[in-house]
Amino acid sequence: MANTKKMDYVLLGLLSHEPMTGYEMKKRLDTTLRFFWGGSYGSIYPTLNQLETEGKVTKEDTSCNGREKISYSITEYGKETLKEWLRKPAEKDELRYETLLKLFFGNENGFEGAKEHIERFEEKCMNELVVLNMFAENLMQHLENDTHKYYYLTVRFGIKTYEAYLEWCKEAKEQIKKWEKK
Amino acid sequence: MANTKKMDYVLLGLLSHEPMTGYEMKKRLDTTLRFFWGGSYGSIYPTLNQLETEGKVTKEDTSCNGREKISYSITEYGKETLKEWLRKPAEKDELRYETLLKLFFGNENGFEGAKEHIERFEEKCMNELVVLNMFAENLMQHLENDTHKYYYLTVRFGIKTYEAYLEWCKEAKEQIKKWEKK
DNA sequence: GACAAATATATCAGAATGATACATATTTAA
DNA sequence: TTAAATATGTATCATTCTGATATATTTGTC
Repeated sequence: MANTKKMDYVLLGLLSHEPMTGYEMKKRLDTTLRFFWGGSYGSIYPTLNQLETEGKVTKEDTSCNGREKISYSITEYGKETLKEWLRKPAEKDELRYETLLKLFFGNENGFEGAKEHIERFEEKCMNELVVLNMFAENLMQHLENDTHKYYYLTVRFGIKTYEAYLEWCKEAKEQIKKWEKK
Repeated sequence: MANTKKMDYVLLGLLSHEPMTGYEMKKRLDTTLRFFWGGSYGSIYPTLNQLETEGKVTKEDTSCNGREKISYSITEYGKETLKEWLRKPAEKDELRYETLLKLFFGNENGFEGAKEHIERFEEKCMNELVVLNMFAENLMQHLENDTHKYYYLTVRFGIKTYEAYLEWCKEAKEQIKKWEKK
């Protein structure tokens, strides 16, 4: 059945936390969820309409002064759909790292090129780690909120993996240096 | 320009190692590259035809007894295209973990559900680690081969990250246990 | 008051997925 | 020996998603 549709569950999940607009959902995907999931307007808005047709969300027009604004809320049926999906095992966990791809074919690019890719990656990881550590500190003050508990677990995942990435960067650079000397 | 096309570079990269069939390329994606990149027949075969039209690969019909078989080789022009891409910085490194998604929305599923997802993830990671460690051991014996050097670096990346994942699983399960007691 | 940035909805071409169809070759096991 | 199962191999398709862009209003800044 092709790239099995996931966006509907993502949006239902976001709406299970609180009602919001499509724009706000995109923002969440770009900030909170961005370390493990993504999404674009091209799938958000059509999916939102589909979910309304199916009775899983309700629209509420909050426009003022001609400024369009539609707030979405999850229905009981939507919550059931979400819960059902949450109970099922995850189907696919996937990494898609262009850096690794370029490194794997590195023979055509040489050691110098490989090191550049690694260093660029290293810098990106350090920046992400700063953000994630800030997230973690903030969340730790509000762990009484159940929703935040789960958020915190995913942030910890991010921190652990980016730390491992940085270790690997160091190791890989050293390894290449050794190979260069020979 | 939409989801900028990557498959052509992936196939050129594989062919830069040695000539092979489309079927063989799919196998590489499912084994060697699977820890950081994927691909399906639906993009492999059309891309291969496109690459031939552009003069970046050449086809050679190796059929025997009516059994279809097309071996592809990279051309000089194809190698240049690949090298040019390899020199450019990686555009996107992306994680897409359904497990993390289900965990993030875990409030609708409860602690028990969260633990189940983590445990399933943990088992998958342990299995992957076994495979990766075998890869690493084999590769270490053949590091005089330049291509293997780069392969080895990506395997080390996989090992480091899966080890970090396992640490996180342990930590997350303990954290949930604490929350359950309260 | 001008200008940039943020808020907000919407669409589209292009790309990739996952499945399946089809056919032959090789291995396994009864 | 031969039947079944698995591996090799090419190819296509509906569905899904991405990245970009269009459009318009509001808010903040200098």
